[in-house]
Amino acid sequence: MGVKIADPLLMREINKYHVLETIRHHGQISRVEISERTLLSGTTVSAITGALIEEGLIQATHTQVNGESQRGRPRVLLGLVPDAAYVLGIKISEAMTTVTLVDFRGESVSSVQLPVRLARQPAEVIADLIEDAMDDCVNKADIDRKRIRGIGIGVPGLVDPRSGKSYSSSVFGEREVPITSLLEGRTGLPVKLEKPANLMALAESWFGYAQSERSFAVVALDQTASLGLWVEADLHRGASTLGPTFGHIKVGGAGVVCECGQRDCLNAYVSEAVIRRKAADAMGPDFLGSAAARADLKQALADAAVTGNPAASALLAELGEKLGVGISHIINLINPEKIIIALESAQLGEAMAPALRAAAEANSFRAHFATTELIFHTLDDQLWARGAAALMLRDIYSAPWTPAY
Amino acid sequence: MGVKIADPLLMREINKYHVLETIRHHGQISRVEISERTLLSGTTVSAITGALIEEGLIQATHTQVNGESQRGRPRVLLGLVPDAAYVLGIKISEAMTTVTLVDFRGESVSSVQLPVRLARQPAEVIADLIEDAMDDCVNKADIDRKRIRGIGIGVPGLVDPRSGKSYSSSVFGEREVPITSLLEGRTGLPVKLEKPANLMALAESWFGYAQSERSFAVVALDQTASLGLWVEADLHRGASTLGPTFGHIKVGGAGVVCECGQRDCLNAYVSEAVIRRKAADAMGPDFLGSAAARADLKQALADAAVTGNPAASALLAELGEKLGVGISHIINLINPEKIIIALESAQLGEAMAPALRAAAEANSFRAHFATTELIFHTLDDQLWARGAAALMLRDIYSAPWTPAY
DNA sequence: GTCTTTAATACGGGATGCGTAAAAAGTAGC
DNA sequence: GCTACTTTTTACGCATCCCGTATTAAAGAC
Repeated sequence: MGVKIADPLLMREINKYHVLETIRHHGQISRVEISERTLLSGTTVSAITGALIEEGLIQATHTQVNGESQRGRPRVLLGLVPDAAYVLGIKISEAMTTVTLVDFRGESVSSVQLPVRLARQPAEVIADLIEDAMDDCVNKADIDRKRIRGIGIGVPGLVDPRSGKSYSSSVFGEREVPITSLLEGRTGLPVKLEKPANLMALAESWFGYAQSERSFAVVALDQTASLGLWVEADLHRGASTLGPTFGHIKVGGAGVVCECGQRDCLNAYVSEAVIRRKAADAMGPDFLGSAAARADLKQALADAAVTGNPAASALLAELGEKLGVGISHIINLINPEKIIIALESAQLGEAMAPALRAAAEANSFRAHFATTELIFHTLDDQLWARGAAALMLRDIYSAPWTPAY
Repeated sequence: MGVKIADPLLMREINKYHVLETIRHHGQISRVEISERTLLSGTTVSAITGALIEEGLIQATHTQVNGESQRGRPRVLLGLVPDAAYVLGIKISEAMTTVTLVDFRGESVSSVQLPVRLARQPAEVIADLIEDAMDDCVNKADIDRKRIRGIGIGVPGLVDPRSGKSYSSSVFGEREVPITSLLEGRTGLPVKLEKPANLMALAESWFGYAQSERSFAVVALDQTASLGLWVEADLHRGASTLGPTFGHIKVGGAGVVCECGQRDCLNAYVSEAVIRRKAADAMGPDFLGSAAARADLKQALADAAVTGNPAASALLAELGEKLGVGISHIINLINPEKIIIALESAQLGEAMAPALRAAAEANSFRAHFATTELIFHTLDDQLWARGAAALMLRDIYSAPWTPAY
């Protein structure tokens, strides 16, 4: 069915949602303009904004002289109340754990980064770590803890948002970690879990390049390649609720065996471990030991490529080519309006882009390639963490017409 | 946004839609049961069914003794009025053109099949052909022509539902044929165009194996391989509105060049032309000339395989394997609840299934493969044509909450 | 023929959105 | 500084919708 039975209360909720979304999107907006944009009558907009003010979600900020005429009663601009709610966004990865406190508008209030290398740690240890970081983050911001409404968290590896469990993640020692219930138990707050690529997708949809797209994809290249898919105005999770698999999609090639046992998986060409091995061969024995490569391998390769190292260029071009083949599958099957390739640095994008675009074009149907825009976006820890927060914010803004997930 | 602003009229329309859908789905159903299933109050259901009866869309059929008790006032069963509307569904393919007249319930009323081989015919000739077939079909049924509300049509090749044009289809001589406006001009009826796989998807969703799925895919193997994708309760058309490309997805292999110029496209292994060439090599020179092979090549191969011909078995197994690889991409990226493989015969399914399943499993991520069900469905001209009709019926039943496409 | 049971329909209450009219809140001009 | 004007915002009345309860309708049970 897709849509709930309608009754007057739902009607009001739907319109309230539209008004709140309009305000969120525009930051500061007058009642008249809300009315124009939503097509709701002025009367209704007044009633709804009145209720929202009552609830403490929005407030009158200042008045604005109207458009051109400069005459008549000035419009009162309405905006979200920043501290109507706070949400914590957490990003865990092998090299860095980031905690960000986000206000009701989605703006970052404070942030804590832990440059701790995690690999196969006991879940309890990581939970301790996160708990401390959250405390720091909240203390720094000096806000009322009661206003924190929940936690969104992104964990690398296989993640099931429905059960809230993380499976065989490289950061955890255990194979299966009920990360949400672990954190819920410690904090008493609702916790939502997603895979990083889905958080990126959420972030792009709320704050980034995809604010009004019906369908787009985010390809993230971190330890492995992963994919977040946004279809029909929502994350696509598929039948398993695990979200799309991108790292194990087949990209052709020499039949290289992936660690999953299958052949020619994308990850068999682009995962961090594989790149490390190839870099050792191609760049000489000293490269891996260099400070730059130890800090960020791909970044070091990109720097080398930019400064004219042919081996580094060739390696990154191969990376781009394999990613491009994988992306061609997305273009052929889904043909989203945009595919956002999230990378750690702009140099990396420059080094990979030509080969990636060429491979994508060479392997996808022309009409589809022409309508899907490829965008390179420097991956930003803050944005990512804000995506995690948006995961929880979504619940507060919840679209009322679809039955609960 | 995705959903319209709500007002009382929309509210009523939404609930009306739900009631009508419930009646359509159940065939015969009492007001009480509608109320239970939709969660609308009895009062509202009475009001809505009253209006629907007024409009002539539904009618009281007969009364039913209530559930167990056999006591009390019997329930009046409501059902769709079959001749509230009629729709024509047309399927054009190279070997056969089918026209089906479908009533408001989606039941086929009459059908005409033209076993005419079409290849690069002028559009006007085909339009003449179709017009005659439609006339025959309507005359056979002896209904009021004024009740025909529209035409849904499926044409092989590249098809743009938005512009209503067919591009480089094997049946048309011209590269670009504005098929909808051509037929609209001749009949004065609204015409909607889709690619066959999308019509199959629509048929499966309305009448077939996917009546309550949120997401599923239909893989059709006709002259070429094609794909219809159903995501979030609607056909997924993508940014180009052309729908997914399946025939040109890359499935690995020996680097065989496809007619599109790229390498290792699925079609380079499974299209009718390719199979014909391979069958000539593998089955000996007489095979292609045989009556069975001339009538239906793949069917002839399947028959041979079933009776123990190893060359035919091997050929079909290779077909299945390549399709399986293509399907693994669907599983990995979309992970729909079901993938329905529409084939021309059950024998063909038997001959290809093992290799197809094996290849799909070997190339897709385990958790995703486990949650996506593979179903073989014998492709049925009638069902296909009913799908074409459903394309138009959808408009009559139109879901009111989404803005017009 | 009356009683019991269940289905379907009026009726009143509550909530919503819309259009119009009135009030509010500024600017422009003198 | 006051008045006229313009535009925003709110108040009021009306129409529509859904829901819960009471009432009527239509059967079988006795």
